[in-house]
Amino acid sequence: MLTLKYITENTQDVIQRLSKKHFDGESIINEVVALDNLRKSTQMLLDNSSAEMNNLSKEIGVLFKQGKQAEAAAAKEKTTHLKESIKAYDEQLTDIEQKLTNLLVQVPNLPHASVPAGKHAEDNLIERAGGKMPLLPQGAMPHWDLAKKYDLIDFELGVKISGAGFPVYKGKCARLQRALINFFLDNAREAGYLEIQPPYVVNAASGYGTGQLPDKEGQMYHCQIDDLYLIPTAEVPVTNIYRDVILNENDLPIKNTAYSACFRREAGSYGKDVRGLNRLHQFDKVEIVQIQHPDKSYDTLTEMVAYVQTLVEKLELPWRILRLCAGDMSFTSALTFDFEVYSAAQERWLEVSSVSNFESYQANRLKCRFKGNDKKTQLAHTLNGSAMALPRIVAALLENNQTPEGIRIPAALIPYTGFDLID
RNA sequence: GGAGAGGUGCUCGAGUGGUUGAAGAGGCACGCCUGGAAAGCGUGUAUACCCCUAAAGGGUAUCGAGAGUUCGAAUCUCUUCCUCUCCGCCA
Repeated sequence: MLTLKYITENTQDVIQRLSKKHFDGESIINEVVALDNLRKSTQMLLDNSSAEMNNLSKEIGVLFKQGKQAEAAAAKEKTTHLKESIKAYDEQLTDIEQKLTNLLVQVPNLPHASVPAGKHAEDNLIERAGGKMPLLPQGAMPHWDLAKKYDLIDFELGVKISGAGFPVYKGKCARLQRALINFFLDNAREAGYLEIQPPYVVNAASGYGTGQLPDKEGQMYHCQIDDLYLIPTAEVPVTNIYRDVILNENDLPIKNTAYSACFRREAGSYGKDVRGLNRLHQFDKVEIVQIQHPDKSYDTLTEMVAYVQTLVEKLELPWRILRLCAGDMSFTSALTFDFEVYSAAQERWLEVSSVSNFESYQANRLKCRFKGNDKKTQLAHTLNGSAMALPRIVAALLENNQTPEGIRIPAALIPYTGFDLID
């Protein structure tokens, strides 16, 4: 969430920039500012009363030691009303802080100046593109038909075992996915990321830390008995490693990568978007996460985007990078680049990666700070990106590389798959 | 799951109602000393919020978390989370 300090010092600017995200922040921001003033004055009253109480208590202690029972008893009398007002102020303050937090979590992050205006996906800017469009043979099939033809993915079996959106991968497709995971992790390691194996289930505090809670509660699977959530992305456990942590400036940047299965309820999705591998309840993904100094976070974002580009290039997929418009960006992001690959038989661009700078928005919730070389402690910037999400990559690989003889595996993957053709 | 022990600052560790943000040691930082280093000596070493600010300074809260008793709680009571040991179960 945004910091109170920033909001109170840049009120009009905040409202202005929120409007770019099509968020009408006028009333909520003004309420925040008013509540913050109330918070300060209440805190002052509370602090003064507490100070007075502390002094009285010390005096009483001294009087008792000196054996002046009567005077001590008299002093005790005076504490009664103080105690009441302290309790009242304390309750008021707690209440105000609660209200403030409730308001603040409703306010999205501010878009970076370079974010294009716009409301929908059509307003996203194509930053750059590359790769060769494949020439498909006669009778080319979408991946769900290829999956059947070569016995690669059994969607019905998944329905039987779990439900829609939980496909069963078989044979060379299962091996292809395992190969992709290793390929992505090895590349990340070579790019300087530390590999992490995180828990797939997190507590509510972690969900709040990265912003899935409270706003996107319905998107996560929840184990009620234990009050734990299945992770929608490795971003959640990996970023929460740094919750309530004060790093040293010299430790920055922190670069972590993790493979995980991801679980998403995807409530409300339907139609061609969910056909085949396009949208699943469980899928595999390798994530990259960085914690960086605020002065360097945009250079880091550029670096991360360039890194993901090397992946799609090695996979020989037609790709393009979109600079998301303000309206299409996530709640918590300040600047996001999406990667799409072309899935030739579906004739659709599929989102396979999203790389974002959250600036201090997540860090403020996480309380992830660093102590600078100047001894001052400040919020760090967090960034993350998919590198990458598997199912749509698999869909594009299957569709784009189909030949009459079978499905070709791109050269960079062959050492990982151990085969060069699915037939 | 059953029985017991415990959770204190960067670390170890003292502290069972009174001026304790917290002894002591270690670590780290700075200074002195030195030709240089070590040793030694000295100083400093949390976070958040508020007041005042040019700077300095001051106040409040925090000893796993939450609630309570008390004029006063790291110390007492309750709840809860976590860790460790033994038993049980088990990939």
